[in-house]
Amino acid sequence: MSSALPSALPSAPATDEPPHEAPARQRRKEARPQELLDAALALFAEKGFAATRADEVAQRAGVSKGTLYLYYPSKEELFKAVIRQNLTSLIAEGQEVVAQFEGSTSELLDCLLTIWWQRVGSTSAAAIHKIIIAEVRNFPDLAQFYADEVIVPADRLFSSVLERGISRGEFRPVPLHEAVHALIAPMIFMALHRHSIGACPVHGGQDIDPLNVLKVHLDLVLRGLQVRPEDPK
Amino acid sequence: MSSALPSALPSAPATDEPPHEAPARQRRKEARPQELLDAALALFAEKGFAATRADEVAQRAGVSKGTLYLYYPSKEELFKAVIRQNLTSLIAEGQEVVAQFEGSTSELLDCLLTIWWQRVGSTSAAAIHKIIIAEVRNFPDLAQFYADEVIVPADRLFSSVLERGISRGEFRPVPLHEAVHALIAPMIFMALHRHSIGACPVHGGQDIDPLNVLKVHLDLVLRGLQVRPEDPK
Amino acid sequence: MSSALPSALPSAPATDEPPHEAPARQRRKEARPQELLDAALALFAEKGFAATRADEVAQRAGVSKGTLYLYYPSKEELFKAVIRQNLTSLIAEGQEVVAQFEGSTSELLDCLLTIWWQRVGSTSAAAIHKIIIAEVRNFPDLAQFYADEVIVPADRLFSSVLERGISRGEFRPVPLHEAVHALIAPMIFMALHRHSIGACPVHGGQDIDPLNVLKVHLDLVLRGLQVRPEDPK
Amino acid sequence: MSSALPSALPSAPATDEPPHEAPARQRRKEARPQELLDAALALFAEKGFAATRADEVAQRAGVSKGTLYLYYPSKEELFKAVIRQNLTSLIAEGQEVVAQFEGSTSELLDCLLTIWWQRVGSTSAAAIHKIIIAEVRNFPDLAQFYADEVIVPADRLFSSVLERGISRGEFRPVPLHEAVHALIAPMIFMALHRHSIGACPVHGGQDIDPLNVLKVHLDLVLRGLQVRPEDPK
DNA sequence: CATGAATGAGACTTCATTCAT
DNA sequence: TATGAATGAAGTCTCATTCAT
Repeated sequence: MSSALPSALPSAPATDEPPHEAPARQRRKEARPQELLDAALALFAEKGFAATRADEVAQRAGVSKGTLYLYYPSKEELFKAVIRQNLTSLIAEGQEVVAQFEGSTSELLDCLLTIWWQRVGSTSAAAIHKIIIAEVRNFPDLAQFYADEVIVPADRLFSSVLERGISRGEFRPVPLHEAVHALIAPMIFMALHRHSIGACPVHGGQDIDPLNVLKVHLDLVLRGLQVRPEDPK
Repeated sequence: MSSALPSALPSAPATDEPPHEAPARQRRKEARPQELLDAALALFAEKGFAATRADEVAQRAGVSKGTLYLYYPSKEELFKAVIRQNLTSLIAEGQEVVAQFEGSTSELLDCLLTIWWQRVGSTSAAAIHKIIIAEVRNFPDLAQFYADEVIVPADRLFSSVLERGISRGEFRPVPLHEAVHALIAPMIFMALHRHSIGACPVHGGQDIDPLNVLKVHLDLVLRGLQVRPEDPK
Repeated sequence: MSSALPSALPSAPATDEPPHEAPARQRRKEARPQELLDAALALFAEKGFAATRADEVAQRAGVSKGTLYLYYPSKEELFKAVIRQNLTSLIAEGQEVVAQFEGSTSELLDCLLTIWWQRVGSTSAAAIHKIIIAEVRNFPDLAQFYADEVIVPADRLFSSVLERGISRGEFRPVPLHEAVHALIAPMIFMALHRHSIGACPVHGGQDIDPLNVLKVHLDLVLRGLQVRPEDPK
Repeated sequence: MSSALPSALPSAPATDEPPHEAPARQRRKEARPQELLDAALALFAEKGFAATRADEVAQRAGVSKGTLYLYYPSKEELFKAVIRQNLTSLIAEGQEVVAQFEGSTSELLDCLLTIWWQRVGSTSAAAIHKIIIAEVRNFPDLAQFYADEVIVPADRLFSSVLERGISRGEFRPVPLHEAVHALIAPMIFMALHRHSIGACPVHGGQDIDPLNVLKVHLDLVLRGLQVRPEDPK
């Protein structure tokens, strides 16, 4: 089994708001692909890939259905473009944060996860995880793409942080990949939840606050990682 | 936001193997529902709910399309029946384990999660989580059904275990729902992974062992929960 | 164009009530065809031919679907049997009334139409007209049957009554077939109405009383038929 | 029971001839609705509503099944559009005739019924009555629609004419709705007949001439309506 | 005779994709 | 480049009919 890992930080903040305001006609042509990708992400997030209709995407982007096919030869290629645009090149930023960070490793983890939540988990980019999980098996070539572009780099990033903590004597030695998994899964899982049951009008469930979960989760895991006095050296 | 939670323990081990031997046109009213549920779970796990065609399910169960509708009035009801069979009836079993357990609460958690992995996480029943996460927004009835049948009971079960640990002085006081989330999310996330990227032939990822992840995860979280000498009383 | 005419008096009073009480097992076999035909008439009256499902008919007759096909080789044959059973041999009774009647011809017409309404128009036998009108084009051999068994005899019957009135000096001379049409159409049309719009929960229409319509209709037509003092002899 | 009433005068003569020349895949947005409505009316008239398949209609109009749904969201809406086109918009025309008419009320009735026969009764629009009578119970939406769009306005129209005759001293006072029924039923019944038995190759029936029936019918009913010298004032 | 489980053709409707303009 | 009318394959579900028991 390959390690299950998160994605990263979208450079474009990926607001939940559609554009819907038609800008000046000039340079409209250059903007088209971006507008289409934004519309597609928003709709894929809401309904998934298969259930999103091509002309909904076109309509939301303010063009006709035919125009969509002028830019992307099929709905599947559009989907791949959305993935690429939103996930590729987002790990670097995290690596930079790590490289420049000077505080304790616990603080660094807190910082990374908080940023991730603000930039991905709480935006519609988070829905990409949902889509990947749900539909990657129906689009096999996406799997390798996603592994190379997202899973492996993200795993490396968080592993390096744990190593930093261990080598500085802050953390116990733990199996890296497994610990990264435990560290990251609750975050992603919460992001998934926001785009599934959490988006449905369901009665009776316990409402929980994401930032609160983040706090409790970090508290638990950092305590679990930290070296205790009674631990054998 | 409602809490995102796990499921339960299927009594029927839910093998991944389909029957595939078509027993010719024959009356087998007793066996049919089970065969159909098995076929449905296998296909839903592979392709998701919407992408699975009703007559694929029928064919895999060795019957015609019409026969499927003799037993389940719609594809959605078929899915609900799959959920009921694989998840609902198993929460009770977990509650019994909790009621009868006599060891430490750490051991109880280890026991529950290990059983869950054996009975759900490692079987195709795990795919139900994937399907719910991916498609519940397109089938609003399912949201309430799933919340009532799975999320709420499971949350109650694990919350009661944490309370047991806290009231016996084994665990620190922690916010229950948030802690349950942190406890359970990595397990479910691993299950999701098995049915998405993990099921694709991807090269280069770090292969990890689920049971190992479970061990490390429990080690981390139990340490994080346990009362330390230096904690204020 | 052939003349459009009504049917007649069903020998079996054709109650709207289904049997539904299972009689003693003995001689059940002989009763089956009749029970099936009754059930079929009731359902065809309600929903028409195409929209009536074979197992509804069977269920209403208290047998299984297979048994229905034991007696009638197809739904279409069942339909034909229903028509035949309910229309054949129903005119004779009317002819007898005419032969024995001793009062004025106006009274005779009043009598005939009133009886018709009681025995056909107000019962589910009336629905046969609806069914014939609706579906005869999809079952071409019924057309000749209906013309021979119903239209022609009924036309003859009423024509003979008009002739009686004319020859006795009660009525003006009028074209027989056309006058019969004018005489009968409102009755049948009212019967049709009872089984279509009249059976729907529609708001805003003027509710009218069938017997009142009958009265007004007869009043109008008899006045129109009767010889007036100023008419040329 | 609601009153059973007629329809109205189609401005488009609604020929029975289909186009049948398929003009190849070509954009003809303007003409399409009319072509589809014509095809639908012709097929509905022949086979009824339920028995007409959507792609038959499309094929007859020279387009693909999908195109039909581009213009009408369901078969039922298509039928409503047929009704609207052929009946609804024509009551107004009748009202105008009434408003502007200057002769006797007997002549006015003669005029209205003659026009109705020319514009509806003798065209395929007449089949709409057959369809409504036969199938309205299976499509409850249609009942209210038809009552609102056709029955109520037509009843109002003819009632107003009778009132005119009564208030001008030409007609006896009669119950309006019942008299309207008696006035109209033979016309509609003749129209129904043309699309059921009358459309079948039947031997031996008395062939009658619709216009002759109309004449005799009017003669009878107008005599019945007219005030006689001996009537009490 | 009787049953009712099973079948499978066929209905309506949707939607990704094409292409004439 | 942009449009949107048109296509037709594919999906869910129904129901007349069959047949092993």
